[in-house]
Amino acid sequence: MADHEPLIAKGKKLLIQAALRLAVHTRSIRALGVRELGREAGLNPNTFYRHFKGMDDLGLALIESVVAELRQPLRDMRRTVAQSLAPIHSGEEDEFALNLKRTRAAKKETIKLFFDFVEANPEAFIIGLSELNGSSPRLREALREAIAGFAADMAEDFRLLGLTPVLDDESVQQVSTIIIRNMFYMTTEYIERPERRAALLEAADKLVRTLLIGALARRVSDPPRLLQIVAVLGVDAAPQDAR
Amino acid sequence: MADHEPLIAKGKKLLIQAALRLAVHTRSIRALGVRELGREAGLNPNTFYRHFKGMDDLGLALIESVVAELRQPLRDMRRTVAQSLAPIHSGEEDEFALNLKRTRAAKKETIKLFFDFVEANPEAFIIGLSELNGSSPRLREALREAIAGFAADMAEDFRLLGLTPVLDDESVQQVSTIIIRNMFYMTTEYIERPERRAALLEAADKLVRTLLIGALARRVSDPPRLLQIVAVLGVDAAPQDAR
DNA sequence: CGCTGAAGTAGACGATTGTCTGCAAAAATA
DNA sequence: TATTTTTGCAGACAATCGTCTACTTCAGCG
Repeated sequence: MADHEPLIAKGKKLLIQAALRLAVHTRSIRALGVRELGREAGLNPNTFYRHFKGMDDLGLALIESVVAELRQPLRDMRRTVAQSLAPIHSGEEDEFALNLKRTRAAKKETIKLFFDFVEANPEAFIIGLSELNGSSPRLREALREAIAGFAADMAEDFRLLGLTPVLDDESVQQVSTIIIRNMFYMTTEYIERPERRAALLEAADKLVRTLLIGALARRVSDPPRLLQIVAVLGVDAAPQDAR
Repeated sequence: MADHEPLIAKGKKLLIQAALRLAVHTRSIRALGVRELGREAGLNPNTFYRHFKGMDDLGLALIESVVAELRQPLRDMRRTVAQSLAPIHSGEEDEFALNLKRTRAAKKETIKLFFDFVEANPEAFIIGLSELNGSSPRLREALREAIAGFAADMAEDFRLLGLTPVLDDESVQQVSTIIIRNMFYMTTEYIERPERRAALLEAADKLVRTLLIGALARRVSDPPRLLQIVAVLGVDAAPQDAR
């Protein structure tokens, strides 16, 4: 039986990569030409039809490939952050306060790493964002599902950080969705306007803190704990040294 | 002197409206064909060149036209809401609590009216969103400016609702930007999936409340006031009757 | 009335497009 | 090694595209 296909057929991969390069400029996969694509891939135009039924088909393959390439690194990235945060445990603080501080620490680092990742893979985000409101319903749907998947990952992280008991699952899910969605929206500007990157990082950070405070505050009734939340998440120290 | 031009030359308007109809399906103004456009407008293909230098040019005109058509109604809408809210003033409450309640009341109504407006002008939002990450840098820029304008309007409203003293201008601006951005991105789903509309309205409402709580809480230090904020904005009564 | 400039029409140019059929090379399978 | 399937190339089809030049219609204004 045809067991181990060595991956995707060589030409198929070449075409997908060519599409990735070209669609950055056209901002539409559907608008790519079969010959244009073949030219860029160094292949005969008609080879396209050996692998894909149409541009939508290629688009789905491209999305699938990119998502597979992105999701795992992003997971690893956050896991690394979580581990590096474990040894914070210091003394007799109550558990919730500890979790708050871990969340605060994880947040900032995760955001930075995420945008580093964006900087390293700009095409994926540019194309993803255009296709999210692009001409093909199937691609739009696929993108939405992919983003929902990222949001689910982030929700899982929040639970692992210990926010779950005070924040119900539904709220965690909603907050994660909002954060992921807005981070994605920011990527275009982050890529295209390097001079605004610092401001964007700060805006993302502020958004996350504001959302978390708002979501947590709604679920907490006693004043001292409320003050604690605001105190920990309310103001982030300037990015310089700790003192 | 050539004083009152009767508006835009007839053919120009026809072409813009034709583009509005066609671009809803292609989700790209640039991808429109000159002949296709002429056909839809009932004009000769070449008439296009009498009014526009290229598709980008038409796109800018289209955006300008649509924005002019949208911004004023949206302003009026919010002004109406604000006025209908004035007589709330009841007795000896402190001013801040009053403003909080007015904000809460305005929020819900504004959101509903906004999405009613989306439902009535779906093409404008569909095209705007696609072109926001579309192929033309000039159109992207124009759209971003337009959205920033809407956000500025909303920030102005927040100030008028009396949130300014406790919330600094910068935060108001940022919160407004986030809200507007997310509402715009929700419009596609609102248009395409009628069965999800109720859920989207609730999600929008929750987003606004969460953001406001988070932003306000960060600027308030005394516990009773904090509790007040959460109490007023934290949970919205079910949409049924008041009791 | 006659003029002038704008708006719209007609036809044609070369270039590019998607898709089809047929054939050659290459890889996998037996 | 022989055979079968996959992968790639070549050529041709009609259709569409953007853009140009030249001509007609029309509105406004003296």
